[in-house]
Amino acid sequence: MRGPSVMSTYSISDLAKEFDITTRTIRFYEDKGLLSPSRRGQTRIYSAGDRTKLKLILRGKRLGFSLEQSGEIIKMYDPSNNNEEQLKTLCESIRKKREQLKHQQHDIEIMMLDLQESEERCLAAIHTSQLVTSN
Amino acid sequence: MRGPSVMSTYSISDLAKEFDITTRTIRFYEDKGLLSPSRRGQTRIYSAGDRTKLKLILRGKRLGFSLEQSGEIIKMYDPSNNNEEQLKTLCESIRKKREQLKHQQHDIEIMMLDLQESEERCLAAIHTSQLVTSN
DNA sequence: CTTTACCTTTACGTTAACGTAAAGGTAAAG
DNA sequence: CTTTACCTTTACGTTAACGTAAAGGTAAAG
Repeated sequence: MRGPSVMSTYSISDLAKEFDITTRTIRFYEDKGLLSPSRRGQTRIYSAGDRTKLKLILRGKRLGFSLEQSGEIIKMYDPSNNNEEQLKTLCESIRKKREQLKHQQHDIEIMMLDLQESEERCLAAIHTSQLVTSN
Repeated sequence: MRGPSVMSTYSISDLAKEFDITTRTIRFYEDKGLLSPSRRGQTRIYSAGDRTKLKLILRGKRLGFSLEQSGEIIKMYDPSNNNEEQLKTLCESIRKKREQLKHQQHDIEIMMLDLQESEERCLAAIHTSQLVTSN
């Protein structure tokens, strides 16, 4: 049972523990159509692919994506769309998502720079307050 | 009335139009303590500083921050905390937020690379389907 | 055969972030 | 003096993303 990332199938609580979420959350994602694990009887069995999808969802969450958006991201990873029309639409949505990510990257960079300045000002203020205190 | 970004005060609808949000949203942020515009009678008057805070909130939203988190970000920008203890706490929270942003940056980079690959596969699939179609 | 540790479904509850009336005030234009 | 275009507060409604019981099934351990 050690090294869950080496196993090829997972129970719901395996994944819950690995990613520090509740089983309720995982079932909720299934309800929303983001996961569809196989079953042994009633019990859900998750494949490596399911685990990857879950990782994508959680990464999306960290980036502020809704579950619906993460669902779209997941679709972008599999080439199951055969129809050429669908392929073009998919390609377009990938392009758009990349644009959005670029924008986010830009937002983060600005915020990082701003916070760097704030940190410096804050450190300077601490320094000053220590000077004052030592008087 | 032209060039709202040059004005030094703004009405609530000025800001709503500029940032493409509703006045309700702006009042909601005030309710949550993120903005505190001055008033002429009942009517709210927003300063350049208020506008900047609003921009910070909206940028936070694009990065998936909650309003509470954006509130913390705002506090990181002003050095109004005099107490040395508070300054140190502030400095720490700035450092942590920068760490989080770094993580987000990393997530975005991976997702960008993955999507780049997906786009290429998708384009290749389109190419293939066109070859098939042309037979 | 009972405890323990999992698993299941169903269903109501909760929080964040607003949306959407309703009901009324003000100030300039025609 | 009535439109028009703003502004206000109050208050109930809505959606996403789960949390939290409740009620029950299963399988291995002691």
